[in-house]
Amino acid sequence: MAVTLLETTVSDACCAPTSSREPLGASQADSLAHALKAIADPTRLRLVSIIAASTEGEVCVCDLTDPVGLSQPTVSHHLKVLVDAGILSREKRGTWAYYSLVPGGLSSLATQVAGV
Amino acid sequence: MAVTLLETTVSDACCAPTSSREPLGASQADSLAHALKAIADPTRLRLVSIIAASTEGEVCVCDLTDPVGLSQPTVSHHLKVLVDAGILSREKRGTWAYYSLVPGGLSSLATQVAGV
DNA sequence: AGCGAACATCGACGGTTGTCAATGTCTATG
DNA sequence: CATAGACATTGACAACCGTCGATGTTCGCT
Repeated sequence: MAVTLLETTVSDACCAPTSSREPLGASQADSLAHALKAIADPTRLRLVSIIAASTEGEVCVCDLTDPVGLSQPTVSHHLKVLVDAGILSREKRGTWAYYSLVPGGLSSLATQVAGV
Repeated sequence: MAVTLLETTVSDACCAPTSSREPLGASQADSLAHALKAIADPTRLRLVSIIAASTEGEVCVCDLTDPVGLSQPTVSHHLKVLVDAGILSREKRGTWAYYSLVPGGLSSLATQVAGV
């Protein structure tokens, strides 16, 4: 799948503080909505937040199930959604899978939201 | 309902460029997710975009149905979701209803997203 | 080789969501 | 007052989503 989150597309690096110029097309709206749906969920927001707040910058699944109070398959499912959206990255090391933030992921999303 | 979008809550005005310090609680995640769900939809993103790109800053429903290609009740439903989320505001003038952007709405959301 | 631990995948179930047609409400106008 | 127009609300339906238990897969250890 891979959601192609970081299009930033239309190029021009101009800085419009609040609104923009022309309405975004159907395909742009689709991809942005798809990325936003990834974080428009309380559990996934908490997962991202926990990982972002960790000192190591990466957290394994076994340390995520307890804080959110959900089953391991459910947490695994949410993490997959976040990885597909380009917000998290997964690195398997031994038996464990470590999840970390993709550097520009969240801020890119935030920028697109602010730019309508 | 009213989603209470602009909490900005935890107060401290410190500026962490990318990540944050402590994971957000369940209630904060709930309200943020609720606000994000409002714009995590292609149609609603396009509606907001059209309104933001309008020169007058406000658009009536009759001028929104055609661009998105949906029925009037459906557009009305989406607009209500956006108003409840604190992103749009509604002003009825005569027979028409004019929708416009709430000034800090989108940027507040973007800020919260960037701050995990 | 065999076993256990960590994680992913599958199948299923209930709740939510986007959409429409039909109807209701209000306003301006003849 | 009656009529038409602009918008909101309702009810219904299909599609999607979050969750779980069960199972599969891979790795490390004895």
